[in-house]
Amino acid sequence: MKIGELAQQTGLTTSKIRFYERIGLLKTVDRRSNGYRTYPPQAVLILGLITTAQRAGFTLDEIRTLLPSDLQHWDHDALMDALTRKIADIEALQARLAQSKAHLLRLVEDIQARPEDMDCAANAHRVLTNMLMEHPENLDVTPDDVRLLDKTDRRLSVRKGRSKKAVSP
Amino acid sequence: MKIGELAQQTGLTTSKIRFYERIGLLKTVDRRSNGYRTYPPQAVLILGLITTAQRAGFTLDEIRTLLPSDLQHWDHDALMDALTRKIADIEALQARLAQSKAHLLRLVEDIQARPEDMDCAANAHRVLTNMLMEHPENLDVTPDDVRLLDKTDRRLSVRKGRSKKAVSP
DNA sequence: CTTGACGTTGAACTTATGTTCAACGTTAGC
DNA sequence: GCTAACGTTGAACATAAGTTCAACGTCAAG
Repeated sequence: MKIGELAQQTGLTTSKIRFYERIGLLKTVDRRSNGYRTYPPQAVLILGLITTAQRAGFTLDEIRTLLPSDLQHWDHDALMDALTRKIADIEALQARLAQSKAHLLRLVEDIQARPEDMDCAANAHRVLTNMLMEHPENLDVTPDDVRLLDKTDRRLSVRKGRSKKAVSP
Repeated sequence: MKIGELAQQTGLTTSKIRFYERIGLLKTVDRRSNGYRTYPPQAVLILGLITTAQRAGFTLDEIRTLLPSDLQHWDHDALMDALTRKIADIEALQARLAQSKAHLLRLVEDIQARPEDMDCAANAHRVLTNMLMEHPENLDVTPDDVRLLDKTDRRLSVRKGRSKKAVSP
C-alpha cells in the first residue's frame, strides 16, 4: 500500500503520516525500488490506534512510549499505569472545568441581577467587586482596593506585604 | 508603581507583563523620565481580571477584544455573548471528556477481564478487536481486518471503497 | 511524448503563551 | 565610586502537532 492509499483508509493526511514517521511514532517503513514508502495493511490498524489514543487525550509522545513495535506484545503494566493516570488527569480536568463553568454562570447571573436603579458603570463596579472578592487567592488586593474603580477614583493605597513571589512556572 | 512591584502584587512575572503589553492586551503605559514603566494601582485589578478570565478558559485574544480601556464601560452585549459562548464551549468539552473517560474505563476493564485460559497476545488481540469495533467511525476497516493481528498474519485484503478523503482541517 | 497525479526531501512556517538572553542603562546602599 | 538589584530592548528559543513549500523524481493514461 502506498502512502496515499493509507491516508485515504485512515482519514489522515499524507503529511501527518510522514510526520509520525519522522518523530519515531511509526517505525521506518519499507521502500520500493523507486523510493516510495510501502505499507503493510497492519499500518491502518496502527494509525487507527494512534488516532484513538490521541482522541482519548494521549500526546504523541506518550503514545510512542506505549505503542509496542509488535501489536501482540504490549507492556501490560506500563499501559495500565498510563491508562489509570490518564483517567485521573481527565478527572482533574473535569473538576477544573466544573469550577470554571460554575464561576461563569455565577458571573452571568450577577451581571443580569443589576438593580433597576443602578447604572451600568455602577453595576460594573458591583460585579467586579464581587468577582475579585470571590477570588482573592492570587491577587494581592483587598476588597477596599476595588474602590479604585469608583468614579471618584480615590486611589486608595494598595497594601504592602503579603505579596507573592513571581515564580516562573 | 514599577513593574517589579506590580509583578509581586499580581503574582505574575515581569516578562509576562511586558508580553501582555507587547501584544496590546495592556495599553501602553506611562514611563518615567528614566524610561521605566510606571503603573497606576488600577493595573493590579486589570491583571487580576486577565488572570481570572484566562483561568475561565478565555484566550488572551478573546480577553483583548472584551476588555475595555475603561473598566467602567464594558460592552455589555459582547461580554454576555462571550460568556454564554464560553459556557457552551465548556459544556462541549465536558461531554468530550466524559466520553474519553468512559472509553478509557471500558478499556481498562476489558484488559483486566482476560479469560484465565487466554495468553497475553490473544488478550491483546481480543481487546484491540473490541476497541476497533467500538470506533469504526474514522477507520476504513472491518472487524475482519482485525484478523491481521492473528499470529498467522493472514493478510486479509483491506476493502476498497467507502474510503474517506484526507481533507486538511 | 506530454500531462497530471502521485511520490520524495529538507526547511521553513504556523498558533498560543510566554521565557531567556545579551547588551546595555539606572538606582540604591555601602 | 562600586556593586547588586532592577530596568530597558529586540531577538531568539520553547512546546505540540502538524502544514506548506520548493525543487525534484516517478508513473499511468492518452
